[in-house]
Amino acid sequence: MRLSNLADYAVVLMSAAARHCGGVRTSAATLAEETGLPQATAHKLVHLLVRAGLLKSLRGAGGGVKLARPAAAISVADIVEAVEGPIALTACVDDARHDCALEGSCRVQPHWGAVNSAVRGALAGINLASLTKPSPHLGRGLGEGTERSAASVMFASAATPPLPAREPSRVSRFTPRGEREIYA
Amino acid sequence: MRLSNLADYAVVLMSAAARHCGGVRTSAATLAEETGLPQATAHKLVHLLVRAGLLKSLRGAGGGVKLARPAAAISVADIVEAVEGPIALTACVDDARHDCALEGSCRVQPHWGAVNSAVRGALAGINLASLTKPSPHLGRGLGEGTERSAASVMFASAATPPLPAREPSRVSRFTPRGEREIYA
DNA sequence: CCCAATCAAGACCAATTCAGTCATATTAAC
DNA sequence: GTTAATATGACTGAATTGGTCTTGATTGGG
Repeated sequence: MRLSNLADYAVVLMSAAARHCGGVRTSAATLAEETGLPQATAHKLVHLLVRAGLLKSLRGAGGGVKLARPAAAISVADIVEAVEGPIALTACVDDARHDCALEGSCRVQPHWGAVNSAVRGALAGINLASLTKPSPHLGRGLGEGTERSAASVMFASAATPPLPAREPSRVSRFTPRGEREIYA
Repeated sequence: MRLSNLADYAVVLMSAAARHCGGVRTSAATLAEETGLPQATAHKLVHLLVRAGLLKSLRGAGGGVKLARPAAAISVADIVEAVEGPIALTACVDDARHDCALEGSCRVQPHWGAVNSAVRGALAGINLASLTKPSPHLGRGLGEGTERSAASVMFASAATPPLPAREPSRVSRFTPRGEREIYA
């Protein structure tokens, strides 16, 4: 239930691109600098985002990238899907791959579609424009830029007993090889 | 943005357990049989679910497991967290690990909390009881068992251009070693 | 009182996926 | 025509995941 690091970075990157007000052209290198991401990673992300139609790129000297659409028309779901592929919580929801061994006998399968839509909808209800704003109410609200306001509708922290020793331990780390500065 | 296979299976398993109306005791082996999961995997899942307080187990001959709470009081979010740990889309949302390299300079970070809550809320709004029902409206509705009805509120399939060659290719397969029957 | 059946718990191994780097092709300016 | 800057694609190493196997604990029956 965690986003891949690249998807996370992609959102940060797009947010930086959106901050270059409107369709002003920037370079991948500039975005890398602004976000603190390694150049190579930024390039890779830009490539994925271009291919998904979220960014427009121009090659050659003096080239660069810019938002393909207004920031308000780009949702977090769009960005995540550009990097990770279609949002599909389970194999049976994914249009491409219906290869779950339980397929057919599984009695939960008909429900997964709705669950998936709920999650996707939560992500689709948040657009880039609202992410660009300085700091909403310190990690709360965020409802006032989105037309759907998914985040503010639902909270529901159902009773969850603390797990004694479960920690996935996924770390985001750059420069795994040497101690080269992230960006000198 | 995909659930781990184990989390998926856990939901199926819990759903099967819930179908043993109320607090009737079943064995892990029976649940494995009913769901089509390998016995070892079912045991592993039961262990995780017991530790999370979602199932109650009794050891020894004639022992078994049963739901710790009524099915209506167990949400999909509970099950997912039992298997995968706390739902945290990004490292900066996770209470345990604030080890993102961008921490501090990242301008999106204050927003992730809300995004995360939206996703978690979507999952918390769906309980086991509603998953046990035969087949709601064929993968749609599902709103009439949940008090919050998260799924029916949001759909929003925003414009997403088709990706030419991206496919995560995650397959769920049992018995990777031989062609032993799942359960003879 | 002993034995056997049942189940839980933990360790271990293999495969997939992810993240990052390197090398190449393309384009525009000089 | 040359150079420089950029996008694009392939490749490699590492970490997590998923699954199986082995061991240990507990209870009921003989």
